[in-house]
Amino acid sequence: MLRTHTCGELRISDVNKQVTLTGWVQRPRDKGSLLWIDLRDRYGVTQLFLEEGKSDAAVILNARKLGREFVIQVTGIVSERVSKNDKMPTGDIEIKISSLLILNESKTPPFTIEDNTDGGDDLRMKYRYLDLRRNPVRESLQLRHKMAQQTRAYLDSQNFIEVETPVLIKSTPEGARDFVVPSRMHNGEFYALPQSPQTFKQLLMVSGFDRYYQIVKCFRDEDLRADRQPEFTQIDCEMSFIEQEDILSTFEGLVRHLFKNVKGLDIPSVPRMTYHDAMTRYGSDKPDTRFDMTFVELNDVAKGKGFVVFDDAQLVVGICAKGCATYTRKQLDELTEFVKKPQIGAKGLIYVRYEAAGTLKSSVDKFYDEEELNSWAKKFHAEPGDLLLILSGEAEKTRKALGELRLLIGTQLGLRDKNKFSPLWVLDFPLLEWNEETQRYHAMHHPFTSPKREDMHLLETDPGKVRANAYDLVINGTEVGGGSIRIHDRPTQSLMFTHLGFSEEEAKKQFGFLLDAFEFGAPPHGGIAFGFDRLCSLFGGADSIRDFIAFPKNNAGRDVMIDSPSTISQEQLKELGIEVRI
RNA sequence: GGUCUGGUAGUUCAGCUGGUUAGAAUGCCUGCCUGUCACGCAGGAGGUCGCGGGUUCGAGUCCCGUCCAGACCGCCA
Repeated sequence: MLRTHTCGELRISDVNKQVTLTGWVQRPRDKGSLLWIDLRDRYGVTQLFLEEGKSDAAVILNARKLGREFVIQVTGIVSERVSKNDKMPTGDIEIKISSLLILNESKTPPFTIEDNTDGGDDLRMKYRYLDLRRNPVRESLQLRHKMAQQTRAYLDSQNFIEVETPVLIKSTPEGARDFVVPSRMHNGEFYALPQSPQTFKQLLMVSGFDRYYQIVKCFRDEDLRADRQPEFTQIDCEMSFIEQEDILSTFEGLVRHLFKNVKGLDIPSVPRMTYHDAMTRYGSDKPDTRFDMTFVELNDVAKGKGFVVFDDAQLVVGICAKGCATYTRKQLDELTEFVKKPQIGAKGLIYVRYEAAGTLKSSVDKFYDEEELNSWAKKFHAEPGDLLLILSGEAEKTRKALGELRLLIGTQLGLRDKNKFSPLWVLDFPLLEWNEETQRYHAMHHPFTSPKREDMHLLETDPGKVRANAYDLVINGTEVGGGSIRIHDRPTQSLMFTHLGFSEEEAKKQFGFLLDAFEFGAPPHGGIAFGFDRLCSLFGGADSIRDFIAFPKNNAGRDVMIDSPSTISQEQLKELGIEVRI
C-alpha cells in the first residue's frame, strides 16, 4: 500500500501519529514562510503543512513545484492546527510533512475541480474523467451504487433471482428502433441489442424461475432528451402465479424500501389512479401529484352563450391558480404565449380574475356576466385572489395543453419541491393506440400485454377502447416504471399479433419461440421494469440523468470523450461483408 | 424531421440602435507575504469574436449558409 490512511479519515484523536497519504493536489497555498497543500482523494481533503526553517528545505523546494492535480505521496506527523476549520471534517488537524514524492505530474486542468466548477457541459464531457473527480458527480454515482445495492437487497429478500439475459439478440419490428450489430460469421445477418429483456424474462417464467430480476442495460436507437440516453439501465422484474395486485404491492415495497434505506424517508402507501382519471384531471398519463390544481370542465356553463370559440369547442376546461389574481397583463400575455407555442398548441388562453374584493374580471366579459362567471368560480371552488385559466378545443389536445400550463403554474408557485416525493400508480392503460403514420393500431405498452377480460369483446368493434392490465409508477410527474400482466397462452397471443397487423408467418418468424413456449405450460405471469437512471436522478434531485451515468452520451448520441460513433477500417467492413455508401 | 437558445481570453461570461486599441472575473506566469483554507497584495502574458459567404466607408454586432452544444416537439413496443 502506498498509503496508511485516506484523506478523509484523520481526526484530532490521531495527533502525533506518523502517516503516509496519497492523493491529488487540490490547491497549494504558499504564504512565503508557511506553505499549505490541500490533498484530495475520494474520501475527503486533508491539509498538509510546511514551515520555512522547521520543515526539510528540500521538501519545501519540491512542494513549490506542485501544481493543481499533481499526484503525490507524503509522509508526516498528524498535528493539531493552530487555526482550525470547522467547515471540513479533517479541519482540526494537518500533516507536518517530512517527505514528499511526486507520483505523477499533471497539466493544468481545463476547468477547476471544484463543486461549483467553471467548466461548461461540453468541456466536462470531453474530460469526463476529471469531471468525475468533483464531489457532486462522484456523489451521484455513489447514490446510484447505493440504489443498486438496496434494490438487490430487497428483491433478494423477496426470493427474486438475478439472471443475465443475452445482449446480442434479434431485431424486432415493433417499438423503438434497434441498434444492430453485423455478424462476421454470417455476412448479411445482424444481431440487435435488446430494447428490454422482455421475451427472455417471460421465457424464464415458462422455465419456472418464478421471480426474476436483473439490473440490465437496454438500448434504443431513438432521439435523446435530458432524461433519455441511447443505452440506459432498467431494473427488470417478472413474477409468476400472481395478479396485478401482487405486482403493485411487491414493487410498492421496493419503492418504499429505497426511500427508507437510501433517503431515510418513510413514504405512505402509494395512491392509485386510472389512466382515464389521470388524463381528465391532469391532462397527462404521468401527473405530478405534488400539487392539486386539477382540471374543471366547463362545457355545461360556458357553452351556448354566444362566445363562438367555446361554442365550437369539444371541450372547455380550466385550472384554478391559487392567489394569482394579481398577475399582471404582462404575466398573462406570457402565459398565453406559452400555451400558443407550437409544442403546446393551444389557440389562446381565457382568464378570469377573482379579485380580492370579490369581483370577477375576465377576458370574455363581453359574453359572460358576473353571475355566470360566479358560477364558474364555484365549480373551481375558487376564492377571492385566485385566477382561473381556461383553454378550449379538441378534447385530448386541450387537456394536454392545459396539463403543460398546470406544470408551468406549479413551477411558478414553487409547488414542485425537489425534496418532496409523490409516487402514484397509474392503472388501466389502453391496450392499443392509433398511429397516424402507419395507419394502424400499435401496442401502447408492448404486444405481450394482456387485455382486460371484460374489454375483450371490444377488440373487434372499438380496439382503442380496450383497456390493458398495464400500470405505470409515476413519481413527481416522471414515469419511473411500467409493466403489465402478460398474455400466457398461444391463442390470445396470436390474436394480439393479428390485431397489431402481423400475418401468421410474420408472428411465427419474429416470436415463434415465445408462441411455442406458451404451448409448454406457461404459467400466468406479469412484471415491471424501472428506469434505473431516472430513478437515481429523481432521488438525487436532478433534472438530467447524465450525472448519474459515469460516461454518458451527448444530445446527439455522441460520446465526445472517446469520439464515438466512429468509422471502422476497410478490413473490418470487408470481413463483415458491409459496404458503406454516404 | 422540426422549433427555440447559445458559440467572444485556458474557463465562465459582458460587449447597447454597426463606429477609436474587444472588456470583467477566474485560471496561468513572476514577485512579496508567519496560520491560510474561495488566502491576500503588486505586476505580467493570454483573442482567427465557431467556420464560410454577403450587405456596408466600416461587422463580435445585420443577413444567408454551415458546424458544434443545450432544451423541447415528433419519435421513445
